[in-house]
Amino acid sequence: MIDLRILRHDPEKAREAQRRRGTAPELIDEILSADEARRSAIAGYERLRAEQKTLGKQVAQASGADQTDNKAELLERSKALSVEVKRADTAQAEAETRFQDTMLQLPNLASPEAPAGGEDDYVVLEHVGETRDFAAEGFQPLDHLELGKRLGAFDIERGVKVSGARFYYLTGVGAMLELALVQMAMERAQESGFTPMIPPALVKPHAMAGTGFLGQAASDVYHLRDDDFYLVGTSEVPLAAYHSDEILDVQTLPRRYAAFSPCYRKEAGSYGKDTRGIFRVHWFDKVELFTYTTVEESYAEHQRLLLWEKDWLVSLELPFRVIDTAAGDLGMSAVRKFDCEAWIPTQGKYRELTSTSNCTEFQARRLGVRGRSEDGIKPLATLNGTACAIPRTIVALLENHQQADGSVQVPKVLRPYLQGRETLAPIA
RNA sequence: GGAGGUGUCGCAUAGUGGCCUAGUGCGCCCGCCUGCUAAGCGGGUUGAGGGUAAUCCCCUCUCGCGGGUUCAAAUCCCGCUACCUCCGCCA
Repeated sequence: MIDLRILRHDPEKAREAQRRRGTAPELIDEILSADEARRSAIAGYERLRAEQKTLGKQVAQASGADQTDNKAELLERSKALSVEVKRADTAQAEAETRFQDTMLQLPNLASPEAPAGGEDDYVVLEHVGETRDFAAEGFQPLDHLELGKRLGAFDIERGVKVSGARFYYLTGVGAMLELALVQMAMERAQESGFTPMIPPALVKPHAMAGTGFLGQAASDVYHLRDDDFYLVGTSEVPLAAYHSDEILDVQTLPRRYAAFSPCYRKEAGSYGKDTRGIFRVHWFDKVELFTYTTVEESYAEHQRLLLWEKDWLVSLELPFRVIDTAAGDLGMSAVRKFDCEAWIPTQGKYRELTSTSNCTEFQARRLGVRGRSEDGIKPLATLNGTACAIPRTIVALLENHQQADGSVQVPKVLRPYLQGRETLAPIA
């Protein structure tokens, strides 16, 4: 949710932000007129209610005295007024609901620094690391699915048999690889001041809506209709809702959390895309970084999150690039987003491995996360970033570190988490 | 899943239809007094929304949440929710 005062005082700024995302600028004017209607309804209700309270006091006083006619008259007027108050209250509630409905449709105002346009209008900020020249090394690289089969790292066929398309089992060394990555990511996050968390992956509608996932992303979210629960697509959801309806002392900021959780995504609209292997799946595990801080501090924190993500990929010896995502490809909550994309040799492309977003006050306003300082009480900023999304990290590790004999080199930093193993060898 | 009990200001509690503009104690903040500290004295201390550009001021809402009864609800009725106790079930 956006600060209404920004919309009132500088509606053109908001319309411009909408245009940068490629979304309707008219929404701003709908919100402003709904707000007008809401405020006049509130004023009408409050005037009547104040009158009712005054009258009520007179009734109470009259009841002891012997001015019985006067009391009857007061009661008469009170009764009539009571009907009017009820009507005004209903009108006010309806106007409030209409206003909220339009307001909740508005995404966060895209940063002027975020490139305008859609998915393909990103700006590449830098390249890190060297991509390997397999031709020069004298062999044809295998893709992650083939490598995974030879290593016994995952089992797609049985995943599909049991759960359907886009499901898999991590097996043997694949399962151990997940635990190693999770353990390493958690330890590093903790060293950087993040509190380790294992949050619930099933949340109530309020948490889902508050994080902005029931807007443009709603079709990607699993919903348990019988119980009105949602399966989270990222632990950003339970982490953002963790401090909902709380007022935090700004002295205690930033509050940094690192959560390990499963993630569930319908991947609606991606039919036929990345159908091979475990690159795009309906369920995966992930370690996610999350920060609560002030809006003023959020921009620097966003850079720090990006730096942590880069350091992580560097330590895994993966070649990657960093992109500044275009406004149209931002989530509803974000003002700006940076993705780290690792090189996938057999695809000849850079693919998203991590992503970090600054949501400024957007989620905090919806979830009631506020900070208390000497200046008063204000919504905080929330930021999120990927520490490690397991399947995609496994894909990148297998493909980039494969050897001519079908084995895979383990990056040095990861070896202590894999019983010191230096290579993963084919099992058959 | 079943039965019973409890939810009032940061904490503890008072409040059984109008005198509640929710009292009191503790804690906290400001001031006075004071070699220092404590005590004592005085004042302040939920949050949201509206009038406003506004931290002054005025108004409305807020006693777990949502409805209802009533001229009038912290108070009466209904539903929900959280917690506590017991029973059942389960990893």
